[in-house]
Amino acid sequence: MKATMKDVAKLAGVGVGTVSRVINGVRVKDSTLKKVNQSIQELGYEPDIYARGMKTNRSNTIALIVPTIWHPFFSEFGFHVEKELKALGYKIFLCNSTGDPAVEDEYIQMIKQNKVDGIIGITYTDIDKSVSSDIPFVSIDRHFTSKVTIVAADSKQGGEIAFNELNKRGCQHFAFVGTHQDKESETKNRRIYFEKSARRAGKKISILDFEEPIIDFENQVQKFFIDNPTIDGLFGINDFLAMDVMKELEKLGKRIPEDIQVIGFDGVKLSEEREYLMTTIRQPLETMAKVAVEQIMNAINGDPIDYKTIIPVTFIEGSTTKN
Amino acid sequence: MKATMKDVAKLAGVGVGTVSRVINGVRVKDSTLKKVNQSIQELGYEPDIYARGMKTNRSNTIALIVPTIWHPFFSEFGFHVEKELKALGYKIFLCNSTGDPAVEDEYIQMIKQNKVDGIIGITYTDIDKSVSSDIPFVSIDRHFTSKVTIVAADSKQGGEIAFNELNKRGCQHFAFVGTHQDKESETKNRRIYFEKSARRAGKKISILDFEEPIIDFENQVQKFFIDNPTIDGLFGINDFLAMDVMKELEKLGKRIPEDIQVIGFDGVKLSEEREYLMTTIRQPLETMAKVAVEQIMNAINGDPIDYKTIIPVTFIEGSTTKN
DNA sequence: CTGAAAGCGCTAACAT
DNA sequence: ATGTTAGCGCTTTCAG
Repeated sequence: MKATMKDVAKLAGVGVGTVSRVINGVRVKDSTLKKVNQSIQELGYEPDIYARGMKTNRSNTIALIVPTIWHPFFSEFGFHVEKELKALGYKIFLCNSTGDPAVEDEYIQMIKQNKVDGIIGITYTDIDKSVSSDIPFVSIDRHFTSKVTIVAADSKQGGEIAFNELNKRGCQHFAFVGTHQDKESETKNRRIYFEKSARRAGKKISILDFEEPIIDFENQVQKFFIDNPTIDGLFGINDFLAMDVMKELEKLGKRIPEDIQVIGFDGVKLSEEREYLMTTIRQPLETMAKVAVEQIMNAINGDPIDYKTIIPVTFIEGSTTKN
Repeated sequence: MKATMKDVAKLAGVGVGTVSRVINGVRVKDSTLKKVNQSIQELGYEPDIYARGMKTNRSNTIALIVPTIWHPFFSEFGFHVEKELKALGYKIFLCNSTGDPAVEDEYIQMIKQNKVDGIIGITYTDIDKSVSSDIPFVSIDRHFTSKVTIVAADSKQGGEIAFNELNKRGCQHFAFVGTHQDKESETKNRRIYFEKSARRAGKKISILDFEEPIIDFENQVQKFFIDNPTIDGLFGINDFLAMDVMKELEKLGKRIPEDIQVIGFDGVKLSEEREYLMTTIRQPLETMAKVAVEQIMNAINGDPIDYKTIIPVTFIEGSTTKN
């Protein structure tokens, strides 16, 4: 049978309150501290966090909601979030929403029933409607109408950098390839400010912005580049899409970076020790995770929070641009 | 204030026991069922899983321990495990051990304190010593001395297939590049049976098996291929290592698959909808996840379990072999 | 079929 | 500084 606080108290010859104090680091007399600790050792006592939760109404658990942990962008983010939270003594429920609102609702219900202290989520549905306003929620990238805290990489800056770096490398005809949904998200600024920068510089620019879900990707991409044969600088809304486009470019006999230079977005790596896949704008996922955790902690503790944190991105030079 | 079972009982004019029965799907009179459900609706009542856990000593939570969720092999596995578990009403604690025994111990402690019902783990330390024998543990790939359940892909078959496929494609001088630790793991069979198959067929074979951690990888790989210039068929212990070797091969001016054909292991994909990176032996991660979950459920429910399940692998043809 | 009541192991308020 | 005690919200006998 597992030892309880009562057992420890009896063995140490003290009251349960004193054991509780020891467990929670409240000052007690040195001699009693010694006695209690010894009894804890002797019995192999482990506190029951559920019982504690009953009293405190806290679980020290955060739910991490991502579309799919399989994708390296989310798995890297998840890795960092878990690391930060663990250091603070928090556990993390992994939730793969698959972008399905019904699934998200199930998770929300689970969260309500399990005393989950807060949510860190990357989601593009109107999840804010189901999550009651009293549970702290930090959203990545996506804006919500209500007062949900948002943390995001600086997509505006990213779009501008992408243009500048391509421009610096001699590109004359710029292109953007992306995808979007109707939701308000920081992501959109990648296209907007890339385009703005090009126009401001008086450069030619062509846009291929898919509405999700994408249909007939191959043909549309090929047609786009056949219709615009002078394109020599491409900015993709994320690394994977940029890679998919490059594959089509290859089929068209275009060489990279000789004929077309390509910059992606995200700075995805396939694991901590691997390299970036291409020239890209890196999202500072580790910092974003840190800030997200910081904000959720502030919210949990009733401290003031920043409703919006935008974090600078960095340019990563790879093999898909010249120089 | 959140509604409790008592509130529901009062509103419905029944006892709390009856509400509990309704929640748990125990038969009650139709008329009372209706009353209770209506009160639940009206109050927006959500059961408190912690309170339930206090009584039942169950949390419906499983801990998933992986070295790092960042790596696509583990993140794909985690994705599938979470999906299976969710369908059964289980939650999942994400644990990144980073391969550090000290970190694993912290997780074990957390697990003991949080009524975690079982562990699914990919770990190469002697974790079995810390985890008390009464908590169900399913291990992936790694053998333990004690009676821990193990689920693994068929590395023996994988090694044989790798040889056969390279042989079929005309290779004459075979090579294996891998890494290993001293722990007993299914993984080792990849080398053993690849080598065995080659010897049995009377083919020349060279082995480069690194002890972890790897030092001076580049030089050692280059030296290996310079010393063995006739190698024309390579089997890598996993996809990423195979890719790293290919990079060195490129530096040596070797073309793939023209000069050297390469087969990896794992069948890593960067997300559900993406393609395999190379010719490879795919581990059936989805099936492995299913079996792992099945076994853990059996263990939790006290049903008989299989102490060892080896699951067939499949050959995936990619661009790093001829044909 | 259902109400009443006894805890599960802990924390926190109240005494001393 | 520390012992005592009242619950937290639920499940589960035990009666009826």
